[in-house]
Amino acid sequence: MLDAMEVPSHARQLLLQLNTQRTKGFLCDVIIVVQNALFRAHKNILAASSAYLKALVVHDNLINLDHEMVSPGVFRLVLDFIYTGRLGEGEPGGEPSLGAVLAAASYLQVPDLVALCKKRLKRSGKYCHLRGGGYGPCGKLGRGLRTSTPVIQACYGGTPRPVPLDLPPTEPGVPLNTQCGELYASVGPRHPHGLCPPERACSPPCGLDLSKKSPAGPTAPLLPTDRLHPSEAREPSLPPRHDSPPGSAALLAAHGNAYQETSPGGDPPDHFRGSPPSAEPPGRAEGRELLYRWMKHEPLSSYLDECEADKEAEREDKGEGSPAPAPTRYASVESHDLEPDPSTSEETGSSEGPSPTDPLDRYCGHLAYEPESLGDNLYVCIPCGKGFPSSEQLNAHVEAHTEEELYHKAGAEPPGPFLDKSSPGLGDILRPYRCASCDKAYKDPATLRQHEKTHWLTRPYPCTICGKKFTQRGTMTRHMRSHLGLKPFACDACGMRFTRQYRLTEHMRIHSGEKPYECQVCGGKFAQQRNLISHMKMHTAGPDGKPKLELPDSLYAMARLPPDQLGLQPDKVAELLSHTHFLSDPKAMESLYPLAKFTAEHLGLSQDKAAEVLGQAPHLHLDAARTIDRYSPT
DNA sequence: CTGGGGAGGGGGCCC
DNA sequence: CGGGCCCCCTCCCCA
Repeated sequence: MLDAMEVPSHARQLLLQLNTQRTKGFLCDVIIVVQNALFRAHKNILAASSAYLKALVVHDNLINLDHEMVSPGVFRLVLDFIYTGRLGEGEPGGEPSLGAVLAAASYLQVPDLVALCKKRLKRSGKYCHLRGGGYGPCGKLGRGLRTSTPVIQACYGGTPRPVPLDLPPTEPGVPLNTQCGELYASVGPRHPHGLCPPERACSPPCGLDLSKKSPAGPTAPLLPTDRLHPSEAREPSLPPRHDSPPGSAALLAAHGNAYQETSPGGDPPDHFRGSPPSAEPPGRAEGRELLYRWMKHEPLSSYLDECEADKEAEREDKGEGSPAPAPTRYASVESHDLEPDPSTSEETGSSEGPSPTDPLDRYCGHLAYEPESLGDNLYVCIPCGKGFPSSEQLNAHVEAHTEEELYHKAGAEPPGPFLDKSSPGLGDILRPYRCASCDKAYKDPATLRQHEKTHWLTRPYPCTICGKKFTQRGTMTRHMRSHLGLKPFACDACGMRFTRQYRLTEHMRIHSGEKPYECQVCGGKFAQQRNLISHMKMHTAGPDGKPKLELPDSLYAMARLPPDQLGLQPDKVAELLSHTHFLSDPKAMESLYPLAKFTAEHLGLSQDKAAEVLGQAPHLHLDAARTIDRYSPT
């Protein structure tokens, strides 16, 4: 038996390692959004330290804290404490008050930190009993403390309400000042209500690439960057849907998006009356902007420069002296410098760069956790030595490597025009780039490359929020939009908002009454093609779910369709027509039923190229029609 | 209760 | 990279 032995410093060393990893973003698996600051951390550590955070990280990789309860500056201290067991020495005038830290620690349910704060407050004589048996620090403690649940709680019923450890609810007050006013500068110029604070320099909105301008007119400002006075601000309301994923709901709620409770009086939500969405709390748009850029790996420097420029303008407006030099360390964010930048480690307390009290530094410094900006490329490609901040990116890179090298080393041609040497048909000329794996052909090599990614085992574009991987970056960013609750496309008629233009187009048919999709079997009309498809399934499936053999009739009907009424997916039609040689071959007639079964699955689809194909092959569908006619039920 | 239609939303994929 | 379309899943409503 081994005697029990212990290395006394083990726990300390472990924590040190974890904190170092956190500062590098290494193995961080959760993002905490606090207003306009992003923090990366490890779920395990958070869960071990805070019952409240534990409940949140179980559900999501991105959690959003109510900045009225916890300011970014305070959360930084809380996170530091969690990872170090130490509470930073407050800097006069700069650091959040101990009371605010206590409030946050209580809110987040970090008992050790609560105890530590209380101890310090008592020592300094600032801690006093409050009514109701609770304790609270005098002075700033109660500021902004309220009983509201954090925004993220709205997302899933199972999340426990934060139970303040020993703080009684206090009156709603001014939200915790998170110094975010320093970042207000970059607000959109669109203030249709004239509510943009005049002292704010309203620069154009920074490029929110994940969002789109709604084509639907003034009722649809993309993000509610329009500032309303807080007293006038109303949360936009849509009937809450409960099928949104937690993360999505969290963000929707957190961003003041349209997923709030409906107005108590049952009135139609504002946007159903066509009024513009109301403002989100100041600072949220900026935080979101940073979030977008951070997620998109966009350079933050430009945004920060804009912020700084706006601040500068503000200072000039106020007749203040020359502005402090813009933070320079962010300039490196934009470069692809792979050298680790030690100043980006917030724990280093580096004296370089802006002072820790610089709000930009204070908040955006968290963004510097972003691996690319950190330059901490821990995942190195062995063949070329290039570093990457995440295994996913390395994987994608390696994948590209092997693809290129495959072509080169094998001496094979890179994917190029594929011409059937025997007989280049029309298809080969129109679509000369053919996939080696599945024989699909494309018009240009880029599309072929894009398609070939669908055969890769590794999907190169992971969502930085939930980790889901995609073969196309565009799909990933679109997916991100759903996380962020971005619905840039608004309906002029009812205010309903959509994530995609196509959805809006579809939706508009509800208002216009247009039903362009017609069932050729029963004449039923549909506004949405997908509903025609599901309708057709009803026709083709018997009560037991098996095909009714009604299909040849349907197929015949289809063959007689004018091109613009056809509802077939192009490649399915092509495939179908490629089978129609059966129909002119009496010996193949017995194959008709399988064909019918085959087409059963694909009937009722849409549109254009199907017509095109049919138009190019009239003899085929004439043959098909004749043959099918013979087998149609009378 | 069930089937069918209407509609919102997400992912895949091609242009 | 964005737009557009297709396919699928899902929910809700109603007969």
